[in-house]
Amino acid sequence: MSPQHRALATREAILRAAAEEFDRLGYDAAPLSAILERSGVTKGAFYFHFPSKEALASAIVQVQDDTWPRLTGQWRDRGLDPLRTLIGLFEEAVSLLSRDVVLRAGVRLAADRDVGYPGLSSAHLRWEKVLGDLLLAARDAGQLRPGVDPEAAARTLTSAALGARLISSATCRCADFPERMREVWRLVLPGLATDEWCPPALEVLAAPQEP
Amino acid sequence: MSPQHRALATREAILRAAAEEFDRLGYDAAPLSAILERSGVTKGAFYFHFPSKEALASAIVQVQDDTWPRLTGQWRDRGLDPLRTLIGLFEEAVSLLSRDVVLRAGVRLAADRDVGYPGLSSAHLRWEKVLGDLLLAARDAGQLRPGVDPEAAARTLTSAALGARLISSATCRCADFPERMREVWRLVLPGLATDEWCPPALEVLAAPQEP
DNA sequence: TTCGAAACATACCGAGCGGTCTATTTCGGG
DNA sequence: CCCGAAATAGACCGCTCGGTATGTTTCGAA
Repeated sequence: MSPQHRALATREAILRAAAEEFDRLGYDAAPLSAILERSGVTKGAFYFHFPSKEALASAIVQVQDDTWPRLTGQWRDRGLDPLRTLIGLFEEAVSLLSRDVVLRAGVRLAADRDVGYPGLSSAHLRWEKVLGDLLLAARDAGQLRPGVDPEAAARTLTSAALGARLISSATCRCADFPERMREVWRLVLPGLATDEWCPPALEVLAAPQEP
Repeated sequence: MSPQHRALATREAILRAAAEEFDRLGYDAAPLSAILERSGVTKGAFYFHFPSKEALASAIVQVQDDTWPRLTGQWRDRGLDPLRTLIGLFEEAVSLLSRDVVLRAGVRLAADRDVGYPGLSSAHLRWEKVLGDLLLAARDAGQLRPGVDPEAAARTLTSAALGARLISSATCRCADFPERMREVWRLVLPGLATDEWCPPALEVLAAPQEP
């Protein structure tokens, strides 16, 4: 009934070990040998499961590529007001990243691949778009302070999230990433939302999303 | 009077070419061969001026290490109020980075070296400290909105600056870095400073610092 | 029990890297 | 003119990397 139990276990071991190495060092700086050593798998076994190091990285990137649209859709479907949707979505994404090495590694690998530049990828443009749309909706709903530029705010929030993730990732493997992002919100929200919408929006930060 | 005119010129050419390569690709991903090709200098000539690739990187890092304390001192000595000092210092540092490839490369190299992690280095801890001190002084001067945590604000601003720099660096070689940071300030300041101090602080952003 | 495929192990290859070495040439100032 | 610093040229070394080729073990089904 389980002809590939062994195989699936080793494949998973490879993925986890690779994620941990890629998360710390990035694609180029993480030698395949380190991944093999960490996972306790030999080269032969590895190339039975994956055709190349690149394919291994792609598999990890894929996990992350699938996660964000699904998460965004879930939060849209809850029918909350734009501001609460925005903050809640952010909060859950951050929480996931802080706990899941594979997601973190996927984000970094996507960045390493898109441009040679550290930290960011085309995914950030997608995030900027998602945030921008939600902030536009929030403005139309009267949640935004007059004079606030939704697109500029989206850019700033994306930058802050990127920076916070990098710092948190390098210092404590993203353990304090959620707390750092809460600090961001507490500082930014008063300049972003009207006095009426500020407190209820901050409430979302108090309640953890996952059971 | 100029026994090493030629030597100094080639040394400078090497530094510039290296800075451009390091800025785009980072230390490891920038092969020495590309630096040599770009600078039009042969291997032999290079190793006459620098003992190693690592030493070349150190020279570039050094430029940046010397710049920041000097700049900070200059702004302290102007005797402005803490908030204006903070924003002005930030603004000029950002402006310098957006124009000087060597500075940018130095920042990236310092990051690549300190931890294997992209974008940040121990320099960011120093920036957090500088910002934190200035924000504490601003609070004591009654410039900060009550309830604002100066240290948390310093962390958030550092994150936003880091993220903005990376995005700007990857998309347009930091050309729009100053504009992005101004967007950050416009969004953050209302939640940071009192209504009384907000407008004068924003004035600093309107006036360019360098003649 | 046997057989074949799935799974694992190891030795090896070629390429690119930073760096060394040596021989030779350019060029400016005393 | 000439001497030594500055620069060129290219062969070469050791290393590590990703990837391959080949051999060996495990294990379920007939």
